[in-house]
Amino acid sequence: MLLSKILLPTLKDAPQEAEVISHKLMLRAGMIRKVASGIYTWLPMGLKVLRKIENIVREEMDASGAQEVFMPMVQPRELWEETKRWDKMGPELLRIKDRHDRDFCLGPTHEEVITDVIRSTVKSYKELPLNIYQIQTKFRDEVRPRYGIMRGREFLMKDSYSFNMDEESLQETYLTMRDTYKKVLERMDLEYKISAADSGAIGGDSSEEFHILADNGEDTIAVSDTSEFAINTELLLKDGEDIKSLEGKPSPDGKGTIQIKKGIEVGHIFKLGEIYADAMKANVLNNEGKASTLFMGCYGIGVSRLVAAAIEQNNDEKGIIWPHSIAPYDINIIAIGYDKNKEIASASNQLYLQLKEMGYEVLLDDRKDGYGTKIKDSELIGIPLNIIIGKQFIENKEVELKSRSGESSINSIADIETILEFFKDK
RNA sequence: CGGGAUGUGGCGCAGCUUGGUAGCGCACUACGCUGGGGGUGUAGUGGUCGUCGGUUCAAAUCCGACCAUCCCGACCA
Repeated sequence: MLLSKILLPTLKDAPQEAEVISHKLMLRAGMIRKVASGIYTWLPMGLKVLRKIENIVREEMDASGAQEVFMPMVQPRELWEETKRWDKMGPELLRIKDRHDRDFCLGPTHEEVITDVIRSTVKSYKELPLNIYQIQTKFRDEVRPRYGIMRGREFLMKDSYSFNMDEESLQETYLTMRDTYKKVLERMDLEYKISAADSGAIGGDSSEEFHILADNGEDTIAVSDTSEFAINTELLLKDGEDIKSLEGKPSPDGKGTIQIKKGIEVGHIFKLGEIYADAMKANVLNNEGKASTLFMGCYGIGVSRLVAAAIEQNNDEKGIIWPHSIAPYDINIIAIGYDKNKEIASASNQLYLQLKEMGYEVLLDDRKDGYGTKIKDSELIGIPLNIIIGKQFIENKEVELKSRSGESSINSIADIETILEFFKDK
């Protein structure tokens, strides 16, 4: 992609409305624009990252044996009446009417819809277990949207629902999902914790949250300083106790002492058991030919929230430092004097095509700006590798390689091998 | 919903106390110089000062209502 063509409105100053670093940087890097409180348009650079994360999630879900579907965002009241949630849920459930005055809501989650699909299509235990997922826009009319994309009202989420014959099978799927989420976060190079959690409005037996560790996190978790153990502090506090008092106490798992960390909840997995299947009469025939209520699990991961969380964990005073697996582009070719110097222009064009042919996603900064402007933009949007073609190219056919993380070297432009070295261990 | 704050060109801000018809930096347009850390010269474009109403000869400025946005709290996969 040519920088002169892309819609990339970078900003020197962050708009006043932005408070946390990820919000500021997403606005400054031209990734998003606000449409209304908690509702955003994703611009090309932001969408690139969103899609990268979405694809990692999709690949790992597919690898786990889950199957992708796509459910509607608009859902009829009747389904929500079945589980009593039409009345139970507050104004965060955005209710709307169609032209015939029939009630609908914008889906904040999809247990009702998927359970309706499964009960009408699956009749025998032989078809189970099933794990069905979708990657879709959710709407929750949050009391207070904040921190930009981090807590929006409209957001992109991967949600999956498993249907199992019994508790043991559910446990198996649950652990598979737990493992899948670990793989997703590891591929994104994010530091995270899995903590025991309250199952909240979704209900069910037990649940665990996946937290990205970051100072701006909205959740407070207690982690052991010596073991893997972590727990949401909500579950640890007795009445009247404050969070500070937990620090230094013995960890509930008996290993080490408690440390308090801030985390961004990006994933939540639940064992729902029979509650939804029971309410909606979702049964199949078991091997004795008798109706048997399904056991369900549900597993959510916030795709758009992961974009913000990744930035919270990977930035410096210059801008974003994308983990390579989710960077919008791999390489930025900074051509100094592209519009004036034919040698530079043709060498840049050639390198650009060559790298693209090799399968890299490449930007070419062909704009009529100086080096300062170009490198500042590149550092702001966090491209992992810059290849600078300028004076040294004219003098002796050399380019500078400069990574976002700090390393740099001078190489012959013919030495593509060295350029690619950079990506070897990524 | 309770508490706090903000709203002046795309972004950051000044002007408001003490009313007199809108300004600065960046960005943007044209041309030139420059071309390895947001360079520079000249000439330009762009704003019903959040909205509506009131006071006044006159309102960005004073008064009222409303709207929007942000922060803290309560709430929340």
